[in-house]
Amino acid sequence: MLDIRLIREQTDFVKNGLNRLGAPTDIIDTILELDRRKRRLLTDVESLKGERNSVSKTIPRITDSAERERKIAEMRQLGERIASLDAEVQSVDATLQKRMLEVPNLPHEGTPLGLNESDNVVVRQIGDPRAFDFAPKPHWELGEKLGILDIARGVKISGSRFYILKGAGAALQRALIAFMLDVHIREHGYTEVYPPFMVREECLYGTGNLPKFGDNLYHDVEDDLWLIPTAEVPVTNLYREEILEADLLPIRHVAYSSCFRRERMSAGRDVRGIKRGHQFDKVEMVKFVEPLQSDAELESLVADAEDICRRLEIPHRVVQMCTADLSFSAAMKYDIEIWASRAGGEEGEWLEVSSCSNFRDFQARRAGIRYRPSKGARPEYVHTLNGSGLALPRTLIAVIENYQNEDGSITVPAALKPYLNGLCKLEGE
RNA sequence: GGAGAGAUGGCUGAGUGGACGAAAGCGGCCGCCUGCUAAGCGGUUGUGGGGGUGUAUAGCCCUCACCCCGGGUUCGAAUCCCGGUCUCUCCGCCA
Repeated sequence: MLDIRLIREQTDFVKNGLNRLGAPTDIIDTILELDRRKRRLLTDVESLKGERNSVSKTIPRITDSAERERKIAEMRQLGERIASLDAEVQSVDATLQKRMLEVPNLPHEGTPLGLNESDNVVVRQIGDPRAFDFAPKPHWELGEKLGILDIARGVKISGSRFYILKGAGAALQRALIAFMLDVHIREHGYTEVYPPFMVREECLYGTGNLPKFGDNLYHDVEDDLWLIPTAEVPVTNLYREEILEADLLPIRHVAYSSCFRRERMSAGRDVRGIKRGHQFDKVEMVKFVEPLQSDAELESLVADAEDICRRLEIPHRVVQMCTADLSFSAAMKYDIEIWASRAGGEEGEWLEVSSCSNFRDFQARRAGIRYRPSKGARPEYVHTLNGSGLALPRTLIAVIENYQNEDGSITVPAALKPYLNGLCKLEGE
């Protein structure tokens, strides 16, 4: 959510930002009008309330009973006017809030201007795709053949976009999870959190998934709980409606969770293999920082995510999103893409395994996450950031496809050996 | 799931319709005093919004709302009524 005062006082600046996103700006005019109406009503109703308060205080001291009754009747009438004005304020304010929640974050001044994803900028690439001296296979073929992946039975029990990891496949994913968590905890200074996978509605408003993207979420109507699409949601909301002491910042959390997405918008896309499922696991990093630190913290967040690719010795690249490709809540965003050899008649591809974003105060304002810059100072909104470190299925794809051997076996990356009891190779039974 | 109790400021905890944004204590901050430490003394100390005055998102002034959340009763609600959420105790069940 943007600051209403910013919208009021620097309207052109705000509209300019929305223009850069390619987002409509007429909503800003709507908001300004609602805001004006609300404040006008507020001044009116508040002066009436002031009158009622002061008169009401004198009533018990009025000894003349006729006079007393007269005042009470007067106040009763005043109360009716207040009630109707209050109702009006409430309805205007509700509309205003609704509109406010629909406005995306403004792009960071460092986010490159662009019209579509072709304007994204490849910032750096580490490592080159492996040159195979045999015909490499896609992960679904390798996985099925090794008996570590069973897509058919996944579909049988839960429907399309579900799969089973079995034996060494399940172990490999578990090893990746433990490896990632350990690196972030021990080497990068994050504190592990194990959050609920179901949250209340307000948490999704906090991160910006609602109101606009509800159709990608699973919602249990009976208990009104929502399955998380990413651990970003529960972890960011950890400190909602709190005022943190400045010396607690920066807070850096890492969380493993399953994630649940309906993928309605990508029907028919990426249906092959395990690239896009309704349920997947992810290790997520979330930061709460002082505003002046957030630019630097985004860079280190990207570096922390990249470090996983580096340690796995898989080629990857960092792509900075242009204004057209920013997510709703992000001011600046980098994607980390890992190389997957793919094949089976298809080219290899860069798979998005992490999105690292600086949301500045956008989520913090929605979720009410503040801190006190110094003793006695007025609370201010923190800046929040997050990024995957990394998404499991696509990392798994990259490991399987990049580390495949001609006989269909898969070499275990050196970094994962300690997590697989020293196992060197997956060879099937 | 059944029965009961409860939710007040950073914390403890008063307050059951009228000057209560809230006693008292603790803690915090500022100052005084004491040649250390401890104690003592005085002051101060929640959040958000609106209006005014300011170059000011600095001060200052006025004002409204907030005693878990949402409704209601009343001239007036922390206090009464209804709904919700959460916590605790006992029983039941359970990984």
